[in-house]
Amino acid sequence: MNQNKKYQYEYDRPALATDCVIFGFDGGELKLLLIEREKEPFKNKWALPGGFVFMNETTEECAKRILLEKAGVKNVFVEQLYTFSDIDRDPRERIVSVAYFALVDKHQYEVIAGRDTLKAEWFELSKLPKLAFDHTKIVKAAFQRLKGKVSYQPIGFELLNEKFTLSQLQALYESILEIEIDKRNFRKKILGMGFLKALEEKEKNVAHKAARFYSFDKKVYKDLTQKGFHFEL
Amino acid sequence: MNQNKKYQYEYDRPALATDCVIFGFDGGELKLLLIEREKEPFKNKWALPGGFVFMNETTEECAKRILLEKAGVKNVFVEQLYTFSDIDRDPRERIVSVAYFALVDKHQYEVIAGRDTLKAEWFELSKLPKLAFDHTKIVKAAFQRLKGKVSYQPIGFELLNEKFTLSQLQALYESILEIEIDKRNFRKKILGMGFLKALEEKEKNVAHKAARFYSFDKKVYKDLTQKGFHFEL
DNA sequence: AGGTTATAGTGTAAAATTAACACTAAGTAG
DNA sequence: CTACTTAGTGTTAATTTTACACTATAACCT
Repeated sequence: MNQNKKYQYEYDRPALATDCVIFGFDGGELKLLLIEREKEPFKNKWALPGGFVFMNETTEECAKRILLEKAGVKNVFVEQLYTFSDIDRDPRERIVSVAYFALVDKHQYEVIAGRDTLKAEWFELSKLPKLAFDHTKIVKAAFQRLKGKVSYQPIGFELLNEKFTLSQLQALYESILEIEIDKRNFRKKILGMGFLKALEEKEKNVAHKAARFYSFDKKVYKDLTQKGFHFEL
Repeated sequence: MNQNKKYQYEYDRPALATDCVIFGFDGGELKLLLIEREKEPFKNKWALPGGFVFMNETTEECAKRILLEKAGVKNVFVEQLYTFSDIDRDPRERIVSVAYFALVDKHQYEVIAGRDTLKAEWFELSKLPKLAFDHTKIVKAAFQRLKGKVSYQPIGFELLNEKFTLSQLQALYESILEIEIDKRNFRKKILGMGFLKALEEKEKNVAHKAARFYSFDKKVYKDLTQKGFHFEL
């Protein structure tokens, strides 16, 4: 794009882009998928995958395209986060960015990631490198949103395998909410909601009693909400 | 601006604008401030005040400028709502709009409104006229946000006079949440939080027992939150 | 002046929810 | 077969929420 010229003389409107915060979870801490920038500015720095919005796509379509093209992620939960418009947030020119966040099942993703040419890597949320642009600010906002939302919308399941154990689910909530939860109370509450389907299958090759798998029953959940049920952890 | 030509041949990026949803309350139903469009498209239709984002302002600064220039509103609570980017949301050209919502003390505002040249009018939320563009969609999103937020952030006070009675406050919550609230339980709970300052002053010229005024004590509220207190109605 | 009308203001008891807490079961590794 | 590790399960006390009805006071009306 226009390298050195002052943007004011080239355009009378800001450029529009999207950036994507991609969350993953593998049992320990919450993780973020970052890509290494290949170009200036911030060449070789870690950044959120992002790109310009085309004239024939909505910002959400753009975010999904970026997710696929730059991170190899598709068919995942995506939600608009916030629009960042600080005037100097990009040193090249005025760029307004509509940020999105995505929740991916990290295990399923490993497969897809191999096909990707860009250098992409998972980082623990508490051990992020310095990020390009205002991306640290965007990540913070995304985590706040996730933390705030996870208690009253069943979006946590998006981060887990289709089959998961209650301990995994609990660990996820503990990780996002940054609190400890009582095991018995947690199970009582979440099972009491009625949308978790107990499967026959159990864990294998674990050096302890194998835990039962559960799955999130979207149909039942939808029925419940239509009857006025309101998810709340 | 470019009237009839296809935008694709003029620009390679969407135009960026903001639209503002302005809420007010005067004891009955929640109200919305709309302005009548003076130009095509949607000439003489009611619409949210909006306008293009300049190169030297953030979208929030733009929203505040629009609020002042088009609605005569200043120094009010403003929060980013959502960014609307449907490709055909504006018939002229591709315009992405970052929507904001504002909460104003309607009584204080009456004074300011007189200075305004544009035709502006308050409408009850349930009796809105057909709006220009996708503004009905924006209004719905704004109300949803307000409804969701009012229970865990003390933003309701922004819609009331500095001095208010508990009945006014309750009516506001009932109006936003679209539920009935028990008077005694409401007062117990809200007073129990400790950030409402009881004033000496009472209502005047009411044909019944005069109610005591209260005010929202921001200092106390801030202290409380820093001590881990979490507002929740 | 006295009665009417309208809203302010107040407490208690039952029900529901949340929080605290410890042991047995089962699978793998050695 | 023993040790280790995590799964899985109920009860009780504390707290929070809900339901509910009467007296007080200011203006208005006659």
